[in-house]
Amino acid sequence: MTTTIRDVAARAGVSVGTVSRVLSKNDTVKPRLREKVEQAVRDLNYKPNHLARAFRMSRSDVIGLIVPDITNPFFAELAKHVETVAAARGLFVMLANTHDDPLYEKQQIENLLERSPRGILVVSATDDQTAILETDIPIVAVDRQYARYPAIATDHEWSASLAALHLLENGHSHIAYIAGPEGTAVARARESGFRAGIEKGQADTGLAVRVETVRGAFDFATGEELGRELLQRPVGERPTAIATASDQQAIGVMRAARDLDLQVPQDLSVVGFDDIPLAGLVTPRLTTIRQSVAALAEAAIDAVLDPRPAGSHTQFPGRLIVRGSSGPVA
Amino acid sequence: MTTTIRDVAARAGVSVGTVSRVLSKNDTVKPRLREKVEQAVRDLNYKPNHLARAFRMSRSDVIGLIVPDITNPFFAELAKHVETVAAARGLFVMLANTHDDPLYEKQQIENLLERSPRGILVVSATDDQTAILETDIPIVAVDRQYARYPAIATDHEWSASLAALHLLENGHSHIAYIAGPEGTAVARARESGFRAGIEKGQADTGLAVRVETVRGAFDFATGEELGRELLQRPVGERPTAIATASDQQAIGVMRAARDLDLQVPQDLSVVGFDDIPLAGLVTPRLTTIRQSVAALAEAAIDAVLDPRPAGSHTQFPGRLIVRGSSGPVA
DNA sequence: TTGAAAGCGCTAACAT
DNA sequence: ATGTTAGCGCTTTCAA
Repeated sequence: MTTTIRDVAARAGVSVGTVSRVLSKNDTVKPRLREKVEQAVRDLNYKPNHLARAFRMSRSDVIGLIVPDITNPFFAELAKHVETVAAARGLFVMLANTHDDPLYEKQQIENLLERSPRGILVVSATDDQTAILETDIPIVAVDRQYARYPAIATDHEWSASLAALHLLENGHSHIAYIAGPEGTAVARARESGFRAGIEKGQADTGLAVRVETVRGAFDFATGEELGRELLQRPVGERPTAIATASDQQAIGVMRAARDLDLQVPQDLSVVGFDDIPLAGLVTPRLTTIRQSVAALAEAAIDAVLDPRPAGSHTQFPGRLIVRGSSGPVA
Repeated sequence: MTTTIRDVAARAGVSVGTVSRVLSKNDTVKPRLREKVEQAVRDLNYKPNHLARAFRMSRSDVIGLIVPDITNPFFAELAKHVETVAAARGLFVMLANTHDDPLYEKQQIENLLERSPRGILVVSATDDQTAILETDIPIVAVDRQYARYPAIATDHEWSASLAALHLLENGHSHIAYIAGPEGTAVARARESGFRAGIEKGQADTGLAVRVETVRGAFDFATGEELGRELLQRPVGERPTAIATASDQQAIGVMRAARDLDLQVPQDLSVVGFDDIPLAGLVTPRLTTIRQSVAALAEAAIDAVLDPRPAGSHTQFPGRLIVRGSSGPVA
């Protein structure tokens, strides 16, 4: 049979209670006994039964991570950091994809909840505000709000304004913004932040700036398509800069520009959002807003371990990463 | 309190044993009683305690997935499919990264093992053959061998030969191959498969083909660097085609080619391996070998659920995906 | 076919 | 400070 706490107790000549105490280390056991127990553990190569412990304490050392799609580089990056931070805290990560389906998302959360995890991190695919589940397992929203759960997110609004300011500083006065889907709060926040940045910049400099906004999915194809429409126009009509709600869109725009024989950044400046790994690999490298994923991950796990009140909010600023895709207006 | 099986039993007027039997559905309970129990479950909104069940049966419904780095698009893709298949089987996935560190990998496997998962899938970062852990929890190697555990993998060798044949068919007679790190079995298999393909092609056509092999990491930077060295040479000396051990290397090569003002595929054909999402997004799109990740994931989970003998091997063929980066020799 | 009862390995009162 | 003991909720003998 597997060796249990009883065997250790017998070997060490102490009671199971004592063994349990030294194993969960938080208690007061005389060094003398502690030493004997530790020796017995070594002798027997005792491994605690986590299943039993979790059952008894009705609380496991697992935290759930729910993302729309792990193949999205941003979520993969997040998952990596979450996993790293979790490991440092002695926690394991259970991963679930929702495939951007609100119903499936809810289902997954419930499935996870039934397994009594220590907490759940959810990057929600939905704007549904009614999703409060009845449980005392801490749930925290990451990267965007989810119902009224405490949220750990990038300050999308403020961060997006950085892109606007950067373009203004480079003298652009005809700018297009490719927004994300209207249905998502993240897209709306980035868009309104971008506009706010423009307005602030205008107020500061007194310059008149023309901004036009188009909208579509966060993906590459959307960027390419909307980018082409914007860039096909004759020179005077054409924006000299395009900012987007995602790097993927921005990279799509760059492709459209190349197809139309426009030089980036000479003929067109492009600014993305997220700083996915690919952003540093395209030619020219993409200027973008980097989210501090490591900070998000750490804060999210801490929020699980040390629960926050509903409706609480922690925001992290994004950072402008200037690379080759943006520059002064020609 | 939470409602337990006892409450259900009381409500249904049966014993806990009976309730347990209908819940685990595999047993023979008279329809009459079964119905009463099911009604009681509904009335009470009873949710089974998975922790208790797992403890009692010393076996959970979790399967571990260990990958070198989830931000690698190939592993992310794999994780997604594994998660999907697992969900369909009522399993959850616990994710762990090893950061390509063999020691940490072993540690993670042991940590996972202590949690009594249903099984473990490992994409190993090491060639270490000595890693047989003592456990009766099924461990299966995915995408590459790991010790003597049953393996589910792409037939890297055969698949790589497809790239060679494709280039030969396009008339290339001076080809460079960028291999992966010598220390990894995957890299070696792809390389030897490529060479075998060349030899086979030569034998079939009677053509003499010059192949030179260089070697480096699987990453983008390596491809760019080695690609540049190969392509800087004067026209006669320069290969007309480069095949690589990874898409990332291939994309690096394409960048180097662009920097040197070489046209792909007119001046240079490029073939990668893996078919990561990015392969379809670069310009021109990358010809590559696609692994059947969905098949791998499904087979791997089935191998966990229905254990195979040590040393067993299941291989899936890769598929040549011809896109814009390769063509007839100029 | 069903009920009764014995634990799985651990933690946390409660005693001492 | 340490030992004793009663379960946590479930599955699974063993009887009936």
